[in-house]
Amino acid sequence: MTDSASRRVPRNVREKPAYQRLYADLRSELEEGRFADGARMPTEAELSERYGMSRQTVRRAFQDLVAEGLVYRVPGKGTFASNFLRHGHYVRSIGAIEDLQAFAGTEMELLQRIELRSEEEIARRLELPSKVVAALVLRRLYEDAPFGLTRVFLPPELGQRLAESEALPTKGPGTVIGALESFMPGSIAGANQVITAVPVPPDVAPQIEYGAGQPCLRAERTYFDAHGTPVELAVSFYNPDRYAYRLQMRRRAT
Amino acid sequence: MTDSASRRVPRNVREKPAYQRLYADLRSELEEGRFADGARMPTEAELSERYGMSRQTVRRAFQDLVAEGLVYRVPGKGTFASNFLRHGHYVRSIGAIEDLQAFAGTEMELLQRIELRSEEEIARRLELPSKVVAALVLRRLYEDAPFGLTRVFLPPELGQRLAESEALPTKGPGTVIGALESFMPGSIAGANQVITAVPVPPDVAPQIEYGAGQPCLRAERTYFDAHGTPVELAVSFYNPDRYAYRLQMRRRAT
DNA sequence: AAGTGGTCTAGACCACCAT
DNA sequence: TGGTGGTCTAGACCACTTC
Repeated sequence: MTDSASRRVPRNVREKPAYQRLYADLRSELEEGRFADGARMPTEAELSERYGMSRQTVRRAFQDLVAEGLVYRVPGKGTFASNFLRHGHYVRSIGAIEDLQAFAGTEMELLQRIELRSEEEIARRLELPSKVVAALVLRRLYEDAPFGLTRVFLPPELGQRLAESEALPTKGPGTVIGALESFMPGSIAGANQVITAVPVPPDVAPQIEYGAGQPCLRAERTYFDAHGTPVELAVSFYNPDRYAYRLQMRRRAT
Repeated sequence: MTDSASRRVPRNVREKPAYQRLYADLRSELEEGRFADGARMPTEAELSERYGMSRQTVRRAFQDLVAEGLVYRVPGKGTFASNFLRHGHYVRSIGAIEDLQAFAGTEMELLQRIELRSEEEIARRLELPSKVVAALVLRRLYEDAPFGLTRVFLPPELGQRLAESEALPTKGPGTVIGALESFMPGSIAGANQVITAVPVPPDVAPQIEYGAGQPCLRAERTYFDAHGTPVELAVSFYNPDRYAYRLQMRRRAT
């Protein structure tokens, strides 16, 4: 007789987990400024009751909100909104891979189609057995004005597959890693990035509509799959008048 | 009579939670390369048995490892090491506040003690009611060679407290936010950062031993407390021959 | 069919904060 | 004293992978 009432409702296939639905609801409310100015959010017990889910499920939802820095919790007191949203555009996933895939509102323009080349140093850094790498060059545009040029290097086989897939348009929204992901889902697990300032190379300057020899931002990114194998190496030059590297940081989640 | 055996062992005060102990154990093993080369890690059931804890507690430990990108999990298959550790120095908390507090191996040198100044634009950005801000200037050194200069701005009261606390040495390891945290623990919850390339300002160039007008990296950071109130504004110029901004990214945790 | 990780529950005890 | 979040358990069902 411990049954029938208070039993878990089975979840349809393709339906999101309960904690993700609660997460989404709370996130919407936060974005609407519902709990601004230090007001306390509903307690776990309250939400557990209201949504008809266990306290652990509610906690799971809060975990994600805390990890994103949208909310902070004080034992014995309650849960409060972080109010980060007030300060400029809040990116959902702070400093994460997805930010690079997004580049919201920008377009890419292929300047050099994918081709095989011999590049010893690049091949070494991609941990390839030979010197042959696949290379391509593209520009990024915002409102039709170019702000960055990127040289992309891939292992030859991957370059081959990318070329065949036609996932990369000659011009349009999207990114190389976005294209890679489209036919190899989950292939990219992480990346290293090194950013520095250099005089803009002479051949790059006109492409990003920038004065010769002026300071520009240079970003070098190496993408890895889950096994730690390099998947892509990208070197970008940005016109600093049109682009700055933005990053939001937060304290580590408890 | 549901008791006595299989009952939870109560945890002493000041003792770490069980899931954190398991997390630490697994992390050590990972750092030793125990599960390298795609070997599968122990399953939840296995660890649950071995450590005498429930499966949920084991899951909690794995959650943190996944969030750090040290490990990835495949439903139906198992848990595997990410092998990110192979690629250069792995920072524990990727792109998080703690990275800025660390600046491992570097020192700071105070060039201008804290003083009150009238700075309209800065005060506005710190959301202060008046134009008065507390300002200080410091250099960062690595192996006695200066690589960056930072101008720091604080709300006047906070500057006052910092000056009185003497938490900031004239020279030595440490950072301003580290000093702030020392007498206001948990005060800093997040930060925004904007990085761009500029010609090095004439007065800054000699301080970072860099040629006049050459490209340098400019980082502007705004720190916030949990309520979203700005706590500090820092503008840094880096000698790109001696310093590059490094960042590791990873996919969002599941 | 057996094993894996993903989700979820109902209940418990704790330390801490408010009153 | 009652409410809050933090930890933990024992057990359940699921989808998916492997055999």
